[in-house]
Amino acid sequence: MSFQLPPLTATRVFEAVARHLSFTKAARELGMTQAAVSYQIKLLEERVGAQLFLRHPRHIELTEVGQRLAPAITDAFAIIGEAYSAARSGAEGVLCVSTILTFASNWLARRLGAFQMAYPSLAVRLDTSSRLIDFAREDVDIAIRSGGGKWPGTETHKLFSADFTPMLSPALAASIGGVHKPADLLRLPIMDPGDIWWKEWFKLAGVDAGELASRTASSMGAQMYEASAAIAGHGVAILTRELFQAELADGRLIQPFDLVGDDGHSYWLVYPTSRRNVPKIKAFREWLLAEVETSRKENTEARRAAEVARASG
Amino acid sequence: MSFQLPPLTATRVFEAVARHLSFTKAARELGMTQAAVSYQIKLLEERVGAQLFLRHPRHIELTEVGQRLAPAITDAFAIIGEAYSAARSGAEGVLCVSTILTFASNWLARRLGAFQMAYPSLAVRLDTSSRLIDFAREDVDIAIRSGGGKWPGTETHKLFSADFTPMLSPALAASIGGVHKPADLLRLPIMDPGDIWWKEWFKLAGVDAGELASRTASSMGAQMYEASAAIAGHGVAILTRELFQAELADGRLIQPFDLVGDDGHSYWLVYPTSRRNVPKIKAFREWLLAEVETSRKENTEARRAAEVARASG
DNA sequence: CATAGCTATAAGCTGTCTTTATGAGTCATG
DNA sequence: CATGACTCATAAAGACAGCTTATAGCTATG
Repeated sequence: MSFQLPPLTATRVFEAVARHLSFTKAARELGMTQAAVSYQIKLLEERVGAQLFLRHPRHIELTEVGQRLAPAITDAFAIIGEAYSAARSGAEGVLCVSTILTFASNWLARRLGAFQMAYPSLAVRLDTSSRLIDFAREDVDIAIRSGGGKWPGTETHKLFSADFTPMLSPALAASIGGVHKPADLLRLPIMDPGDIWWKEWFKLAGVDAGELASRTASSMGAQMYEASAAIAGHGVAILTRELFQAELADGRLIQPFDLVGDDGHSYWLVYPTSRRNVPKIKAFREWLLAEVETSRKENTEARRAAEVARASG
Repeated sequence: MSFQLPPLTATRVFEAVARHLSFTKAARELGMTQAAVSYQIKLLEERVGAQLFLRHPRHIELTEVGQRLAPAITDAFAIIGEAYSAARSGAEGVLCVSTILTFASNWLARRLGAFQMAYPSLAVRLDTSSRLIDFAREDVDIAIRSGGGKWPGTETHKLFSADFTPMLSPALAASIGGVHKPADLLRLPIMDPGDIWWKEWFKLAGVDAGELASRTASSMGAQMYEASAAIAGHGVAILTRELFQAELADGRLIQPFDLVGDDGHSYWLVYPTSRRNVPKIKAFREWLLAEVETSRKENTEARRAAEVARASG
């Protein structure tokens, strides 16, 4: 099809002129000068090989050829215009968030309702893949990742530190008469003992935990599984506080020590720099950052209260 | 409508890429490099605010937004393409010729049948206006004009000289015992005596025709009316030979003298330079020029024969 | 008549788009 | 595995389309 269409710029100009039947008005609509319009029409007429307008002193008129052409061209541009706005608004209605499983289940799920209340026209599609997602390859608008916070071509906002501290069920702690010092933990089953976080934390605690094998990375993304086991009393897990705020608050888990490790990694909100101004992305970003801020304050509050309680109790 | 459509160049590129699902192939189709395609797509994606293609290692894929967009865009371009070719071929089917009345009736009409036999798909619309036509203002493809042969922006081909010589009916000549020398004409009614052609011709003949008033221009275009009167025997007309070949041949008119005036004006085929390659114009031009050539040869032949007949008779 | 309103044209500049050249990633293959 | 073939991305530089400015010409209108 369409072997060498006439220049589209000129076609666009023709469409406007045909509607207005005036070079001057068309120029105004298109935001260019009358001379430019004249130039384009002349160009198109030479290309088509036929006069498109008859020039009369104070007005112009479509030639037969022009009359045949104009309605179709106008239609075509209308279709293009509609297609773009439909595509845009269609896409505007669905926000696809790729997130780490634990973050989704232990942090986002609880709060997402509020976002949907605030933006009823926006449907959120959660994609909980553990892979690092690549915006160039997947149909994703925004993502939550953990890591160092530097990815090329992306805008990032820190949500909270991926810190880590041991947690366990009150019952398990009671089974050995309470956990009083870090070394006590070694008397209990350690969930995922190969996680580098354990090694780091024990080092921080000044405890020799040489027997623990250690991998180079942490299994952050899968904290949820270890957490479930810990809640069931099967062992001690090393978890990120922010993600288990609820469990700590209602006592399903306890955090025996204030000592918290931090290897500099964090949870980040990430999206392509080029899309920073897309409304739905902006909306989600602003909501999420505000939500993080609120949560941070609440937790600070809660910890202070807990501390006071411990001190006085 | 269409407040700032995304750039059409990019849209065009998008259309091709969406069809091929390949930047490289689209580039080939569009006659540009793969880099240019990549650039345009990136541009469009930023403009739309959404990824349009997912980049996989050896192939690409439309995103949701892209899928919504592609069919409409393809349709739109198909419409544009069809519109252009329809307009062109529609216009190709009708050739509008603007011609001087005398030329149409006394020269073209007789020969036009042959053209229509040769190009059965081309309808010819004759527009016999006496005005000088302006291609910018009238829906005319090609014209026959008389004059000096220089009009700006047009291509011209000389058809034949607008020469002039007296002609009259045999009966009228016989009424004064035959016309033997130029001065004899003055004893007969002169059709349109103010025509400058008369003055010129008598001057050429060495006859003092001082009593004839003279305008500055000739009434070339209206020769037919004078000719009709001359055929009816009402007087002597000064006419262009080429246009009355038939009348001279069948004896309705006679040309008493070989003496022919020529003020340098001619009949011309004229069309806008910019349209010189339009097929229907090319076809008509070539046919007409060939026809003129044939006619010229025939006339030369006929005159020679007449001369021989006179000499020997 | 003179003015206002329209299009045409010429010349020059600007910015878009294109090319060239290169890189980087992935799949097939011996 | 290592290599080659094929993909898209990117950077830099160049070309040229298309825009603007400025001016002229035309004609209906008051």
